[in-house]
Amino acid sequence: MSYTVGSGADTAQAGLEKPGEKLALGVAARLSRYLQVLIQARKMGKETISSQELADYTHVNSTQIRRDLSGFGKFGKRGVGYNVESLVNQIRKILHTSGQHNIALFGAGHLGTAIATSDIFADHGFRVVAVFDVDHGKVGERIGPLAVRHNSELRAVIEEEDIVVAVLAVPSPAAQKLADELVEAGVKIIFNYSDALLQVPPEVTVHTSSPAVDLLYALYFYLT
Amino acid sequence: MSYTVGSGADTAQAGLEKPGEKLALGVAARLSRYLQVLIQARKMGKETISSQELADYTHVNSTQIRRDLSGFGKFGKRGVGYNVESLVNQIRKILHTSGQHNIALFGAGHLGTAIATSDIFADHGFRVVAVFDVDHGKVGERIGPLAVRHNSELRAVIEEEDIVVAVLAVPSPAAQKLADELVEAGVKIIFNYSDALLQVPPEVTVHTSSPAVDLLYALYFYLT
DNA sequence: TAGATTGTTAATCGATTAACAATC
DNA sequence: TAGATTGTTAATCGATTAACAATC
Repeated sequence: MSYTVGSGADTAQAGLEKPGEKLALGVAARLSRYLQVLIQARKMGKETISSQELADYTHVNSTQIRRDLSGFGKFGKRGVGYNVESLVNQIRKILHTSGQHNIALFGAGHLGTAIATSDIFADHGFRVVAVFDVDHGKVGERIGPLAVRHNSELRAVIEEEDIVVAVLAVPSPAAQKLADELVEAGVKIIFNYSDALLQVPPEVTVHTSSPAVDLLYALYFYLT
Repeated sequence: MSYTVGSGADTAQAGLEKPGEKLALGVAARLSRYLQVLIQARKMGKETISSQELADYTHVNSTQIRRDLSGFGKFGKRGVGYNVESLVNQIRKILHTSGQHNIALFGAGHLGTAIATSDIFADHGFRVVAVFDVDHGKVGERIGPLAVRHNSELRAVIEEEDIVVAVLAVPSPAAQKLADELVEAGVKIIFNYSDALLQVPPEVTVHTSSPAVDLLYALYFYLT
C-alpha cells in the first residue's frame, strides 16, 4: 500500500508541498478535522483562531497544527493567529474540495430523514440531491425539499447528477445488495451507516460509521 | 499531554504489555476497530478470521494487526487465523469493556429515534437506559421500550443509573447548555451529534460525530 | 514596547512495512 | 506433506513534542 504518490515534478519551493502530490493519509485526515472546527467557528462569528484553540477542539497538538499548515504557506499572523475565513478557503483548496458535491441518500427512515434535514453535509459543500427508498409507501413523500424516489431509479439519477458519493441509511441486511447496485452504477464512495461489512471492488471506498467504536475508545481512557 | 502512563510495576513478561499501563492512543483506537469487525463477523456466523481479512475491512495493515494482537498474547493459530469469538473476548478484556455500560440519550427527534432503535450501541455493550427531550409534547412517548422523559429529570436519572456516557442528538444551539448540565451531573463522556463546538472541563471528553469530515477525507483520495 | 503566537528546528517516539522462520 | 498464516525481527518513515527565534 502506497500512501504518497510522487508526481515526478520536483520543482516545489522549499517548505511547500509539491503540487500534484498526494498528501499523506494523516495530513489529509487532520486537515479535514481543522476544517470542521473552522467552519463551526466561522458560524459562531469568530474571525481569528490560534493553533492552541484549534488544538483544544481537535485534540491535535498545536505544534503539529502549525507544522501541517506551514507546509502549504504562511497562513498565520504571529501574535494574532489564523484568519478563520481565509484558512477555510486555503484548506479547501489543499483538499480539492472547494466545489459542491452531489450525494445520494438511501433510506428514508428516521436516520435518513435526520441526515437529509440536517445541515451537517451542506456546511461542507455536500448537497443531498436525491433520497431513495425501497418502500413504495414512502416513495413520493417529501423530506425537506426532496421527494423520495424508488431505488429502481438510482441508476438514472446517479448518471444524470454525476453522483460519486452515496450515503446508506438502510437496514444492515439490505446494505450489501444496495452496495452492489451502487458500484455497478459508478458510485466511488459509500458512506455506510449500517453495521454490515460491505464487500466492494478496490477502486470503491467504504466508510462505515461506528459511533460505538468511538465510544469504546473514549471509555477506555476514562476507565484507565 | 501524556499518552502512556506507567504504573510503576515493571514485572511484565516479555512480549506482553505491562498490566495496569495505559495503551497508546493508536493501539486503543485500532483495537476498537478490530472489535467492530469481529462483532459483525460473529453475527454473520464466521468462526475464524485471518489478519488479512481484518486488514481488508479495517484498512489497517495485516502485519500491524498481528503485531498489535501479539503484544497481548498468542491469540492466533498459524495456518488458520484467529477464533472470532475468543478474539472478541480478548480485546474486550484488553479494553476493559467486557461489561455493560448505561448511556443516556438526549433528543427524541428523528436522529434520537434512529439511535435508540438501532442495535449499533447494544452490540458493543452499551445500553440506552433513558431518552430525554425538552419538548413536553414528546415526553411520555414511547421509543422502543423506553418512555421519553423530560430533561429536568436528567440529574436524578444519571445518578441513579450510574451514567457516564451521554449521547447528544439535539439541535446545535441547545447543545452547549445541555453539555453544561451534563457535566454538572457528573457525565464524563459526551458523544455529540450536533456540529456545535462544546466547551467542557478537561476531565470530560467530547467526541463530535462528523460524517462530512470523513467524506471530505475519502473524497480527497478519490479526487487525486 | 510588551505580550502573544507563528514558523521552524532538532530530537524522540511510535507506526508501518517487508520478509521470513515457525508451526498449525 | 503442502499450503496457509501467525509471530517477530529489522529497517524506514512519519508523527509528536519541546523549545525558541522571528515577528505581528
